[in-house]
Amino acid sequence: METVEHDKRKCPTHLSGHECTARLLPVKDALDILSGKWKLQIIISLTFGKKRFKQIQREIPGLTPKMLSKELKELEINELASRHVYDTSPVTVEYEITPYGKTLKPLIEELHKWGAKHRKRIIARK
Amino acid sequence: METVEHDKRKCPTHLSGHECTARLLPVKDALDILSGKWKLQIIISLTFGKKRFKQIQREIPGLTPKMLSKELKELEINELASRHVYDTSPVTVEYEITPYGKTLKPLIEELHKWGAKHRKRIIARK
DNA sequence: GAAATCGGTATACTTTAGGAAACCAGTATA
DNA sequence: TATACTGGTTTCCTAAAGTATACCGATTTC
Repeated sequence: METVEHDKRKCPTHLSGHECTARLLPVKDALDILSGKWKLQIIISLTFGKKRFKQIQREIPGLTPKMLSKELKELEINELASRHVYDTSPVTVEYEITPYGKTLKPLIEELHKWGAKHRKRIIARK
Repeated sequence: METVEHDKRKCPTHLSGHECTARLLPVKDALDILSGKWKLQIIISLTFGKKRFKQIQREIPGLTPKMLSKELKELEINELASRHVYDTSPVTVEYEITPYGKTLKPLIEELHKWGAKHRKRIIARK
């Protein structure tokens, strides 16, 4: 029953090295995009329409400008949100979810579905 | 730790309080379960069969006993994995994914799908 | 003239996630 | 007798994540 080979220590024994990388890395990539306290709240907020900096901040309670700035930059780098500057005074800046950002929808939906079931379960257990 | 509490925060203006809670909290709950460096690797490892403590540790490179212990406890609390102790000597402990834990599969699959596309995109852009 | 708005930045701090190493008792192996 | 395995715990540490607060110049409103 215990047929653990010693030369396969880098990956789970049931997976080859290639299979292991192929399975774990993308999941980790996706999680990197979504994890953290604010990223998803911002993304979800943007799925409801273009928003200005302070507007996002007002909508998400507790979110400091420093964090918002940092997260928006990361969303931009990953092409999930875009930043548009209009030459008004004072300057107007709008953030918008990109078409690519919208491809997150099924994933977020799945998170929502599972999370909702889980929440019901936890509450029922108390 | 991963307790589900009622959140009285204000919500984005475009959503009613109820809609906001309904939308954001479950997503956060799901993410709490999956985020972190080791949780998903452990879950995925367990989907391939029962495992013993040291066996999991050997399969996932870099995973320290402290982290493994902590993560397994959380998985147990959330009823995603179960712990079975057998009265052998030395004691045998087996961890197994629960039926409930298996319900994470579609979500993990979605993370994998999106992550794989994202990975291709990033690599292609370089 | 004072206050508030815009889109942020700078600095300093606390909190959390995670890592390294040592250690435990009981048993088996060399 | 010495070593290694079992399933973990304990302590100390660092790096990253996140918080708090003040500030900026330009402009609009009270």
